[in-house]
Order: sequence, then C-alpha cells, then structure tokens
Amino acid sequence: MKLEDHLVQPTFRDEGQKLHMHILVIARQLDLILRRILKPHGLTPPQYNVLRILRGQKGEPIAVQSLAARMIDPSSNTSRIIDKLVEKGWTDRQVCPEDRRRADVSITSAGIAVLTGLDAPINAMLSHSLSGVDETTRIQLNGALAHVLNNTDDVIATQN
Amino acid sequence: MKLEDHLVQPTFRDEGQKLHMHILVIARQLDLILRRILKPHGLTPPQYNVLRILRGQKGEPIAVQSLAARMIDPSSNTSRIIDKLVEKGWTDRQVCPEDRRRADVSITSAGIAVLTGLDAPINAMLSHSLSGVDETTRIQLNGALAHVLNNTDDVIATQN
DNA sequence: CTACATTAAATGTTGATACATATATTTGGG
DNA sequence: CCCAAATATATGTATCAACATTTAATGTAG
Repeated sequence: MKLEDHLVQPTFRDEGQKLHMHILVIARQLDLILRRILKPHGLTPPQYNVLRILRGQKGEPIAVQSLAARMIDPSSNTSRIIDKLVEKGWTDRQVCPEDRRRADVSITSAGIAVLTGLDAPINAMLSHSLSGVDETTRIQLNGALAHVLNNTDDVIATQN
Repeated sequence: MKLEDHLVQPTFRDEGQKLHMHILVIARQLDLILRRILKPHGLTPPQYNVLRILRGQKGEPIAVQSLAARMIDPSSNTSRIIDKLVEKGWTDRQVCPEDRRRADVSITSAGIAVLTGLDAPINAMLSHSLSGVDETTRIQLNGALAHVLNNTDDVIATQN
C-alpha cells in the first residue's frame, strides 16, 4: 500500500513532505510490528531496547544514564523500565560501590534466554521489511538520512 | 551528530540495521521538535494532524473514521482527540443527519487561525530538516521508502 | 571540615495511548 | 415488521510517557 493510500491523500505538496510522512509512517509501522512480536513475551519496545543494550555489554554492567544515552527513545523513565525488567528477573541492578549514587545494571541469564528466543523472528521481520532494497540503495539511504539526522539535531539545538 | 553517536554505538551490524535505526531515531526527533513547537499553542502532534486534515477538507465535514484513516497515527482514540479540539473551540462536531451513528467534524475559524500561525515555523523546521538533500535524492529516498512501506504492510498483514 | 553546588537515580503527577467493551443506530434476513 | 448482525462512535481501564520534583551521594570553594 502506498503512502497516499495510508493517509488517504491523493498527492503530496512536494517530495520533502512525502519524505517526512514516509519516515513517520514507517517508524510507526515498525513500532507496531515490534510491539506485537514482543507482547506475548511480556516486553515493550523500550524494555527490549534496554535488554539488547545490556546484552551488548557482554557482562559489563552499565550505569542508568549510559543506558539511557544508548536508547532509541532516551526517555527519562529509564529507572522504571529497569524496575519492570528486574521484577521479571531479566536484569540485575545494584548500587555501584565506587559511586553510591549510581546503579549498575546488567542482564541475567534469563534475560539472555528471552532475547535469544526473539532473535530469529525479529531478524526475519527486519530483513523482510527491507527486502527488495539492494545494498547500494541502503548505503545511499543511510548517507542521506545521516544528513537529515544532522539537520534535526541542529533544529533541536536551536530550540534549546 | 551521527547515528553512532546518538546511540553511543561504535558500529552497526549492517546497512539494514543502520537504516532501521535511522528511521526510528529521525522519526523520534521530528516528533520531539514538533511537540516543542506545538506545546505553547496547547496542541499535541495528533491534534495538529487532525486540524491539518480538517483544514484540507475546505469546509467539507468528515466522519470520525475517515479522519482516523487519514491520520499518521490512526489510534483508536480519535474521539477523545476531537473532544480536546472541541473544548478549545477549534473544531465543531455534530451528529450526522443521514446516519445518526456518525459524527461530522469540521474546523472552526479559530482552528484555522491557530494553524495559520503555525504554518511558518513548521514549514521552516521541516524545510531545514531536509536542507542539503537535493531533489534527486529526495525522489530516490521516497522510491526506496515506498518499497519499505510495502514490506511493512506485508508483515503487518501476516501478523493479522 | 563545612556549606553549597552538582550529579545520579528515583518518584509524583498529569495526561496520553492501547486495547477492550459499551452504547447507539442502521441494515438486512426471515 | 421484528430481531440479530453489523457499523460508528464513545467510554472504561490499565499502562506508559513527559516533565517536574525529590532524595541521596559526591565534588568543591572557602
């Protein structure tokens, strides 16, 4: 289904507007798909994001704020997201001995097991979502989007 | 700031993963920027989206479900979004005479005035976010993203 | 060493979202 | 015509997110 059909709109003002809409609609779709995959496992996308980051730490614990910086959605609720994961036994959290303000967070083996079960379906979904887009195009897209990201950073910096 | 810096991640597995992250992070940035522009006017992005659609109707009222279909985020709470807009006097809602289950929604002149005031800053922001991306590239991006959108539609259809 | 600023994380509060259910109206088969 | 199914919207509820504030620990100037 084309973007025009998604938004029930016959045309767009220009390619720029269309590009914004494409980004927003696709991001929403990816989020919806991911939510549905995760739901039966009792995970939300931000929780999944946290677990992925922790697994990437290879056992090395990480402070809450470093975790937040690595998240797609660096919301200020990282503490509560971790709460949920601790409740389920998928992460550990303990006060950092060198700086007792900090909390060291790490993934448990149960957490790794959950992620392992999710790897196949999620990789399949992501790979499917890009099928038909060849490597050259992917590289071009990333190049252009890196530019866009720079611009949005700019806008945000101006707002601050 | 590059995607790698945003996510404090040295590299990505492949161009596909990077592409997903670009889309998710940029969408989040656009949303953040928009929220900040709208906030002083007492609008949220979905509310703004609704007003834009209503303005596009050129006075022609529209049913709630048609409105929902045109939204970027077709959440099931369109009723309550309209509630808010009616409270502020920016939209009208009245029972449709031909089918009394339906509600006809339209924008008021106050609603148009709010949008008019927002046009300049929002267009400037969107145009800035794509500066440096030339027309040819925009067209290429839209072509590739149309493909991706098709694929995500596919995945969602399979999940249903 | 003490007082004040700074930093890290957690929490309170309000509002928005997702998903399910309810209400009201219309449609269409018998 | 009546009643069940379908449709359009609204509402109930529980969860989640944004933003501000609080608590606790550390850094630092005097």
